[in-house]
Amino acid sequence: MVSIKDIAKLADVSVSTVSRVLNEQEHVSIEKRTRVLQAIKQTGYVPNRAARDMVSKRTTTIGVVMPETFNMFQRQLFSMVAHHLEQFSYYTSFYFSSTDLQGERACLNRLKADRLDGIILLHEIMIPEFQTYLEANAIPTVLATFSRKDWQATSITISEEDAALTAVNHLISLGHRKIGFIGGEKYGFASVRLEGYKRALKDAGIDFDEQLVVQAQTYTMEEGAVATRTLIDRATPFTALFAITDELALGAIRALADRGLSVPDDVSVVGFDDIELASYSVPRLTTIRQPIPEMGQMAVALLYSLLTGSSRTPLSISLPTTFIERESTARLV
Amino acid sequence: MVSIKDIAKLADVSVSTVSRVLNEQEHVSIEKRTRVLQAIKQTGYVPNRAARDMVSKRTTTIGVVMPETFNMFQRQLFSMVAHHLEQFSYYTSFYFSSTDLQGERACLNRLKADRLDGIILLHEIMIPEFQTYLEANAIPTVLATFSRKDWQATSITISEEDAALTAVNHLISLGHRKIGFIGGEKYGFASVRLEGYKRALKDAGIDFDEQLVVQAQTYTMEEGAVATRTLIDRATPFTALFAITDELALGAIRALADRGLSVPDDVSVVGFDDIELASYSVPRLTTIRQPIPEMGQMAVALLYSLLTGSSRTPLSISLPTTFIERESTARLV
DNA sequence: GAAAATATTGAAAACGTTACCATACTTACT
DNA sequence: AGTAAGTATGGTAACGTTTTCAATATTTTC
Repeated sequence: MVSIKDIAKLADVSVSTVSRVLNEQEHVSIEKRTRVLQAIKQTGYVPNRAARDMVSKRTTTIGVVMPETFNMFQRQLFSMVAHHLEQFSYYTSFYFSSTDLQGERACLNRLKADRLDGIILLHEIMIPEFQTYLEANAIPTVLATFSRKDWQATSITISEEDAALTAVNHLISLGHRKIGFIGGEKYGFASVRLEGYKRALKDAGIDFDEQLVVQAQTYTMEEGAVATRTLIDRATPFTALFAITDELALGAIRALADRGLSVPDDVSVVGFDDIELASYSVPRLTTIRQPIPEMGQMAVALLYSLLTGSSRTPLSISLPTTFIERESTARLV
Repeated sequence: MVSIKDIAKLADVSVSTVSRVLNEQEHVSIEKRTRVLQAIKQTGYVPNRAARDMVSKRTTTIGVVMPETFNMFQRQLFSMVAHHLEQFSYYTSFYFSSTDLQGERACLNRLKADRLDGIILLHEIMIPEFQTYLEANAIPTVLATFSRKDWQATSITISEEDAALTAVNHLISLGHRKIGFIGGEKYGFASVRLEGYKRALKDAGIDFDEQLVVQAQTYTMEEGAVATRTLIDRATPFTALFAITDELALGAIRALADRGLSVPDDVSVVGFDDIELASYSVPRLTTIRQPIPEMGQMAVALLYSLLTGSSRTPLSISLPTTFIERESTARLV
């Protein structure tokens, strides 16, 4: 494997000069620069990143932490993030943290070993060591899609509760009063969206019914189908469903169809996220659009301002969502 | 940031001893080992990966190369690969190579800089430098989902042509004779699946009609819908469609529905891959299942045998596919 | 035309680890 | 008792870069 010394020898210059050419610094004569460039081209030399990182004390790499079982929304968001990081010529490293504590700890250790310049967290983390480490080492961090009261970090969120409220209000405005809720974990955005659901019901004078709420384990279509079957089997009648992710909603539509219930004729369904699939499903899904491109762009822009030190105080930015009416909801007849 | 020297000082031993504890080597007294472990725990020390990689001449990291716009099949495959690499305690680094040559070159350079121990390619690459680099440096490589005549590398594939043949034969057996084909690029698996389509027609004595073939740019639902509209607008009648990926098929179903055509009553559709969504769509998709878990497992197992030197000769392994009949195909009435 | 400033260059230190070698001490076997 | 073989330990070189410093060469300025 060819090293900087080989290039220096080949171009008959010192390693310092090669290094200067490599890092596009000044103070290199045109003659020597061309010789070095020629040697590099000839050998196909690329500097060893490990060596470079070690001595320069920076990795030009940003860690993006995602759940191992990321859904379409997270997948699209990370695409945007990766794309924008490249614009700022940063490398992107992905870290998948599984849902158990042990997996999260493993993720943190890999992350520590890599001495990253910055971190973007795309999902809530559970172990406190994570936050401790980032704060203790003053590593620029952006929390995307969530925030924490006990963490004074730059974050980018949406107004989850209001968005959920809008979704449920739409169903209510169509005449629905028995509205099922397909949710998830008791913390994080799932719980906040449930609050929005409750508030919409309360505002409309509809009693909250525990029997109409079902919690999914993960945000997959399969779980959405399972949850919907559970709901149907409870025999508490409902004419509409609000699912907290599009995948859950799509799974719900599948399960309803299996029981001979048509969407939106028999049951109206509204999702959340507006993943690509939402506009291609049959029927097309009524949903809340999260501004994925803007979220990705903002997350990177904010991180960049932290990295360059142009901004020191952590900012909390909330982006607007949009209600998208498609074909999965209809007026109650 | 705490280093191995700090730990050595704190535990009152030499750095050599700390290194031995870190790498779980022998020749360390229980007494000193506990002192070192205690110091590590106390400081939260994690060895610097860059330093470790540089001197040890190995990174314990495998690069997984994926297209930037990976589809669900590739997403599921990479999940399996990442999971199995972890089992063998290798790190996984993802490299996204865009479809243009420049993007691929950038991908290669990052990969070179990282001095990976091995590579798994999840999609065909275009620039020859890639292969040159891997071969010149004898980097253990596994080609997953494709192979190359001019590349004597370990590969794991399916019999693309036979699988496509099976899919089209199914349509023919249902009485269809005017079968549309939604394909893609002129190289790689897209072209091979087209061959399977042609062979099936030929075997059944059906003339190949160029008007029934349409090429998508990417394998997304959107492209599937676009392609289908093109096909309909050509006014060459068809009663069935074979799409070379499930996403294309799902997009096709959407476009057909938009034109008032019902699946499978008016048109039968069969896809390829059997992504999760295929069993949740309305209607459920008839498709060819690729053995994703086995492919991921085999890819990693083969790479491991290359890494440990237990196998030197490149193996080409072909895995069987399964035809899955669901609801998107019906007998021609 | 001399002094000052600036550009070009290379030598050597440093980064944080592991690998290798040397030494001191045990233990085991003739 | 004396040698061989092993265990525990530390010192130091090495890895491939960038950074810093010092030395020269060239240009600018008055």
